[in-house]
Amino acid sequence: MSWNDERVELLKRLWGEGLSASQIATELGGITRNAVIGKVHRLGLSGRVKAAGPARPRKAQTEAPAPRPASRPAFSGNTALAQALEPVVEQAPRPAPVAGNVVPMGQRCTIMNLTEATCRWPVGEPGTESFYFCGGRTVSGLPYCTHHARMAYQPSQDRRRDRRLAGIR
DNA sequence: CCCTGATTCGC
DNA sequence: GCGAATCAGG
Repeated sequence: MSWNDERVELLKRLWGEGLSASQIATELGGITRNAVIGKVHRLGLSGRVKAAGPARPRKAQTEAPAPRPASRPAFSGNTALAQALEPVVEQAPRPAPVAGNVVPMGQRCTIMNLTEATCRWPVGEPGTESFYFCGGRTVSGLPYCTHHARMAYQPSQDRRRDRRLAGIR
């Protein structure tokens, strides 16, 4: 797989939202977390608030002497942070699989249809006819799709409105 | 052990 | 430019 514009854009977005490299990798599909990290660095948006450790020398991979002048740029974070946080605040959430409290019919799941790869975000009153699970594709080991994972694991505050609308509990 | 990102370097 | 292998750490 290659890095077309869409994939790069999605990478930037997810990275900016704080998803891990492996999660982004599985979400993009057909790619490893190493690829994601590599791309992230090449794009220059690495180092999310991390104290740059003491430049690790690293031994030769094969046997090459590799004469390096012991001098590297090494981002110290903020460049990328600014880029990631500045632009999108919460405008159009893209063609998100789940918008607000509505989940496409074809995607909805009953308890029977749930698998490891389907979002288990409950919608509606359990036991009632209208109840269903989101059914979107899950992120990495998580039980939710990206949309609902963000709701479930809200790092900061102020998101209660969304949770209510989504029909949690 | 599971995971995280960071770095190097053969391709 | 890409990403596996590796490193360093949580």
